[in-house]
Amino acid sequence: MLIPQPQQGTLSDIATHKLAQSIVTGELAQGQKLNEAELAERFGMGRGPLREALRHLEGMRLVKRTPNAGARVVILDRKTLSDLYAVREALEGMACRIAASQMSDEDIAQLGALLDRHETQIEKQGGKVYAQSEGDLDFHYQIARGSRNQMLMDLLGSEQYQLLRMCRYRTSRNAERTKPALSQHRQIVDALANRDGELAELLMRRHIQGAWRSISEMIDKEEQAK
Amino acid sequence: MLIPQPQQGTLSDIATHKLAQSIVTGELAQGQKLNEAELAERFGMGRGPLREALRHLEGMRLVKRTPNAGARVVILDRKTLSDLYAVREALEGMACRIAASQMSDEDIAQLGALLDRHETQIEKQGGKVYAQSEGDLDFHYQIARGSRNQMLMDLLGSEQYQLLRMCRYRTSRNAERTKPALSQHRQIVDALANRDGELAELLMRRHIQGAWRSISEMIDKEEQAK
DNA sequence: TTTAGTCACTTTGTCGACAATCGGAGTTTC
DNA sequence: GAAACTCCGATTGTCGACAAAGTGACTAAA
Repeated sequence: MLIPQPQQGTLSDIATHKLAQSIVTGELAQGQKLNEAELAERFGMGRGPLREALRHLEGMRLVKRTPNAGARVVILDRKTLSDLYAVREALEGMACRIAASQMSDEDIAQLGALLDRHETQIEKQGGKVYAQSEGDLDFHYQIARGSRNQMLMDLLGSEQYQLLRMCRYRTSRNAERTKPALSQHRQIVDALANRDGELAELLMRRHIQGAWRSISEMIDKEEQAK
Repeated sequence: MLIPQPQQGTLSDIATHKLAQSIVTGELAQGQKLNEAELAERFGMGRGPLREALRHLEGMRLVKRTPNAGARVVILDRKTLSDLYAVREALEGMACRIAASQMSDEDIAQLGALLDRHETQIEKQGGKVYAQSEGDLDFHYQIARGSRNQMLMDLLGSEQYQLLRMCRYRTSRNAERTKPALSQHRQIVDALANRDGELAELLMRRHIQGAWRSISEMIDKEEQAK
């Protein structure tokens, strides 16, 4: 669902998807040079479609191109992530506010059920946080969908925010935040159920601010370590 | 400044720029089919660079592609514009809040000077609203820059928001809104000067909501007319 | 030893041609 | 007369090859 199309459409789309996946999961290291000919051969296609895919990825901010010097995987430094979380706070807050008036009762109930699944998942396997992480993204994406705002959905969901997934893969081991995060999610769903858009926005913004603090501390530790 | 690069770099970049300009100004009508071969010849280049440009424009949401059926200029319907203004409200509000703490005193002074220039411009020529319209964009972009958030700048400025310029070209004749808009701009600059981020955000959000109401009414009239 | 210059190689940018797919006109059949 | 089928033209998707720009190593001089 978060991964657009598995393996259909034009070669360019396939390449876009495969590269995005490789970048997000860290298979392609940050800052790594992307050689057109090499990648084209690995994917079994010509350089034309691959170049189009790189352009597409550039639009997603997953790669950075410089004329006559090729493409490199973006580098998620502290500043970039900080900027990302500020944008998230604004967009997801807005999504929450609108969703409170736009989602159907059934939508909200399903959101609650999603959280139930997360809860059992967390209790069963404290270690495998990855699932929660992707599940968490799912929660946020469902709210974006709830806003019925196609642009918000594009920005938060399928297209732009692969960066966020990339960040998650890097810092997915903060298991201690899964429980407060789930609790915050529940609060948000409650606010949505009460049709209180302002509160839902406030809670979402706090939730994202908290997530950023957590990530920020982790980066500090990493930088301290080396 | 709002138009990335005039005529340098790769052919693909040139094509991107020219097409974006043509779409924004309405030279290419909404929903118009974009024939690759024809455009390539008109720009004096092969189809390769042009296809890359179309991919880029797709990322900017200026064109919509469907596999095996080519690209068409996007259609700015009421829903799309409504979505756009909601996103703007969230992003520019956030930009304002951050800018209040990040802009230098000099930056803010320059922003005030920009408004002075707008004022004299409006008084001189009530008719030529276009200049104000682009100038207004400039005001908003300067605040995005003031946030020192590269992602906000990208989203609001150079890249994504060509859609907004497109909208302006369509509905640039609401001269009656230039004066209240300028007054609202002044209020925002005052809030920034006082380093009151919360107020600046509030004012900006209201300003954008007001702009949307104005545009929305205009669309209503248009639809009524036909 | 360091630095400047040159040269060859690698990689990107671009083009033209071929294959696959889609839309529509014309024809056939019920 | 209307619906479905077929075929043809047009357009998109893809590939291989060539030209241009950048990168790095090697040589030679200070």
